[in-house]
Amino acid sequence: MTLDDIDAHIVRLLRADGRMSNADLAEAVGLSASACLRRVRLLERGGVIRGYTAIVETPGPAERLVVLTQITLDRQTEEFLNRFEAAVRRCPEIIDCYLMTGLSDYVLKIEVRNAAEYERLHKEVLSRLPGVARIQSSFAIRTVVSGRPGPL
Amino acid sequence: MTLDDIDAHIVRLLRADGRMSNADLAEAVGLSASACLRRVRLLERGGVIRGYTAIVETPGPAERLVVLTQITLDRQTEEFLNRFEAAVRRCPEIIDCYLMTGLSDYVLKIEVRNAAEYERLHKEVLSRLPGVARIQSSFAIRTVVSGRPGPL
DNA sequence: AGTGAAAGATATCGGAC
DNA sequence: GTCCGATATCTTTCACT
Repeated sequence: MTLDDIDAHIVRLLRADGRMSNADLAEAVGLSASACLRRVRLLERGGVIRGYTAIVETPGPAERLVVLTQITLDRQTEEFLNRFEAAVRRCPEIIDCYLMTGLSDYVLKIEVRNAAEYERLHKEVLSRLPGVARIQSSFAIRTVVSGRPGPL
Repeated sequence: MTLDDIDAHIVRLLRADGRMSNADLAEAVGLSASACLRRVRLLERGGVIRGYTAIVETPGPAERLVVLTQITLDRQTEEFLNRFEAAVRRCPEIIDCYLMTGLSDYVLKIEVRNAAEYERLHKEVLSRLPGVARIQSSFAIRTVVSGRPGPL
């Protein structure tokens, strides 16, 4: 999908304020409300805008444990990668997952409520993934910043 | 600020859909629209809900480079930590920053447009931080999942 | 691609219970 | 906390360019 300048402007504004009204948005980008809304819907249906969310300081009533997990694969066929990544996408505790340079290493950022939940995740999900050679977990003592939107 | 069950429910729903209408929200949590809106405003003004944002696949027109950077400190006085973290908060390219178990290691997730921008960030920000002993950067080849909201 | 009008839905207030 | 009413604003569709 290709974005023109107006689309980029819309995306920028909606990243800055996801609850901006379509009317304000239209005025800011110099379109009529209907034309603007059509673009927003296309961006949503085209997968550029995946959704909207509230930015919350304490995501739940309970504490969160952040675990950074490095997973090394010993098999790297496309089928294994696809199955691995499909499983990752199905696991909501996995916040981020990146395929890193170097070897076939994935780095995962995982959020769970407590150590027991991580143990469950480790046993029932991570260790059962196909082609996994090694799993190495590091725990966060403290969150300095998290999930920021990045530069606008 | 203390959240009761209804507040937690509101937060959960607004994290799942930041553009949910107040009428739907009120119905879902079992309150009248006015009572619900009052709670939402209190959550916003009390800093629990910091804002709303669109979840975007390609935040800008350009590609993004994701770098995971591990920073080892050689001094760990509170003053150094505070100065380090204040600098981190001032840098919008830093998406996540965690203090990890083990040594005085911070892990940063950084998003930049290209390698040149990372080099600039490395030179002008990271390497100038106080008390830094070592900086180790790993680059992401591919993003499997990123910035998901976590389990609801 | 864009505009503009019209209908229905929503937000947001004030006040009463 | 609830409900109700009033008003302004917004969303959404439709017809048209």
